Amino acid sequence: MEPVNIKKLAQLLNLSIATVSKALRDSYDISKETKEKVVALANELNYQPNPHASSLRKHKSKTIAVIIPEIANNYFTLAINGIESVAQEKGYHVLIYLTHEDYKREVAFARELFNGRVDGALISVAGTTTDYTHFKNLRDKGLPIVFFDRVCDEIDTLKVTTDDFESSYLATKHLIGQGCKKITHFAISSKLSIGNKRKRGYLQAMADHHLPVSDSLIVECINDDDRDIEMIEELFRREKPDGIFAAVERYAMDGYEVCSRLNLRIPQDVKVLSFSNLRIASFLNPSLTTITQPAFDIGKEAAARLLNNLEKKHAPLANESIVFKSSLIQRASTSSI
Amino acid sequence: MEPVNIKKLAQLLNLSIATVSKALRDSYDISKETKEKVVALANELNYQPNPHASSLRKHKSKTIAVIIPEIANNYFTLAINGIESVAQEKGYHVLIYLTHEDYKREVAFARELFNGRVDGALISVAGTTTDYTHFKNLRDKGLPIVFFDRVCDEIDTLKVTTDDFESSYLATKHLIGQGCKKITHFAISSKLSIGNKRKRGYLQAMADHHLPVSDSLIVECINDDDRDIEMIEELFRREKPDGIFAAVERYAMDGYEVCSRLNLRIPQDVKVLSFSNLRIASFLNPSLTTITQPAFDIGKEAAARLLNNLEKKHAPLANESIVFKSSLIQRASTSSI
DNA sequence: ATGTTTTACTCAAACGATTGCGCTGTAAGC
DNA sequence: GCTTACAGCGCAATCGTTTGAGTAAAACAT
Repeated sequence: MEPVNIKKLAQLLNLSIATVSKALRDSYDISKETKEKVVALANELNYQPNPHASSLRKHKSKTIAVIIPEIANNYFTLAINGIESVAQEKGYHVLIYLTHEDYKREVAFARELFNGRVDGALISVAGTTTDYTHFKNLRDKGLPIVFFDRVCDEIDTLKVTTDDFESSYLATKHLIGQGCKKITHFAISSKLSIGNKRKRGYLQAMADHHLPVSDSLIVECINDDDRDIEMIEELFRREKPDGIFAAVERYAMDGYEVCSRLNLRIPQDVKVLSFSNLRIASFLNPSLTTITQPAFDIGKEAAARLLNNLEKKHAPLANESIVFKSSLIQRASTSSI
Repeated sequence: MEPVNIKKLAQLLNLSIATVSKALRDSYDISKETKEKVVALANELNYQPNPHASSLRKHKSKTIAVIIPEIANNYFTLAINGIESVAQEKGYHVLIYLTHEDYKREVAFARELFNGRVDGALISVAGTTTDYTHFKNLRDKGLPIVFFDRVCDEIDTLKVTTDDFESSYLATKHLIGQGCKKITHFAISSKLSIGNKRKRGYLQAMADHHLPVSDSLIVECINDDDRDIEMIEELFRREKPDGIFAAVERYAMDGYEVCSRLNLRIPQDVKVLSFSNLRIASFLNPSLTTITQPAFDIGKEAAARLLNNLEKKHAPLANESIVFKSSLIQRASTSSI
């Protein structure tokens, strides 16, 4: 309970507070002997500098914020793993904020970050967000931001994504190649650039193969399983599609559920392909053909870039896009016959 | 970039810093009119108090740490969801630390928490941890700790768990009821109290049903898929079991993998049951019978208790155990025939 | 011997907010 | 008309650390 702070160290060593501080920070104008004595005692007493005092003084918190829509999601989980691994390595602390796809919470979080609690932020935008001034404000205040996965194109900063258009195109093409004629798309919010890209990839592939598309073939899911399943079921009764291209894993599972309810066989009656980072996609019944993103690497890269920028703070983060390639892994859910 | 701090507010309002501070904190000796003016300007300028300054002064950080072994795990993901929900509600911030089951990192994290960065911690112990002095030190320094899931019995504080012994007993009994005679157990570190309880539940059920058990039927997995699968495969070749009781989901999936490699059919040749919080356990091939824990509620309860204790700090957290009930959900992986 | 540099410290002012105490002026009490 | 009370606000210390500027002594140069 008794505080072991720099003052106490100074007292015990008969040195000034300044000397102790400089010794610990390995300043060049403290003698080697003094440094050793100071460090020895600090270790002995398990001295840990008070982060608030030092953050206050230095205007650096050695902390970053991660703002994401949800955490019960393999993609974000893997990304956090990547983020945490580089944070840990570089001695940074990671604060987690979950928006639950809610714009209001996102705004509230952004406001909180104005005050120096964190040195930078890694953000994946909420599905209900349409206005980006809360992020713009952060940016204007000079807080380094890196967007990943669900990026915000309107803000000039680093973005780390996957080749969403290309892989969606590829995915749709794969379904078509397996014999699908009427493919539905379970989309994420078209307000999100990532949602748009995935949808456009799908639309383009359909068009290129002269397959008709219409809005009635697209469900914009909302991350509420009950309601999503309802909408999907309705679409199935109405359109009787023979293929599903899901923009996220969760919706693919909703698709499985609906097929099961409607007694449709996968892949005989309906083929399913989804963006997914589920480690056990191969153990699903049937095993799920996926577009898998290098989520861990994405998180790692985003964090590494951010921290790198924080260390040598000169330039603000460039308005650059880093694009990772995702890969199509074919499994039973899209096999022909 | 220009800092909008309490000083600037004071200047603009022609008031002293003290008055502004007190007005914002709704102190009783500031007039209503002044308060209103202060609050109005603060909102207009989007003033956010510097958390480091106030933490330094108040010795409170409004931040808690969550130390867990891993995050790519549905249990912990759900628990974090629960934790974050109450933290958000009560205005707390959540720092995440992943030990990756590594004792050394756990010790390092614990040391970091000595310095007031956080007001309290929620901990789930790493599998390789055998010595608990790093946590004892925290406790002795007066830092409130709540253990959840993988608790540390040797430390007097609040623990939130599930009825591990009972549900393991039940699980094993279920397998036996479905016709299994030779059940293997994929265990987590026996150094963990939770590992022990699950193992004991299994052993007790086997004993009560007069089935022989031996160490050769138990694999203590280590969270490294390749090596775990190797060990499991070896056990299968050696023992030819007809049932698997996995202490965590991941090992069950390793079991699926091994069965697939050895051309063993589930559930005809081998029945599988596992602790798991996989939302889509029912879509596995075959669907997996699970013991499912109320992970979200566990996280929520643990966090609520911790924060509650932080608010009215008088008494240290009682050495109490809160036990949640988990439920057995029967699916195809254990069906007879 | 005097002047200059180097070495190894210490001083004290920040950083931004909080808070006990004290000061002022007005209103109430007698 | 005097004291007393109290509302409303400011002063200044404090939290623990960092850091530029200052200083005294030792080392070196002239």
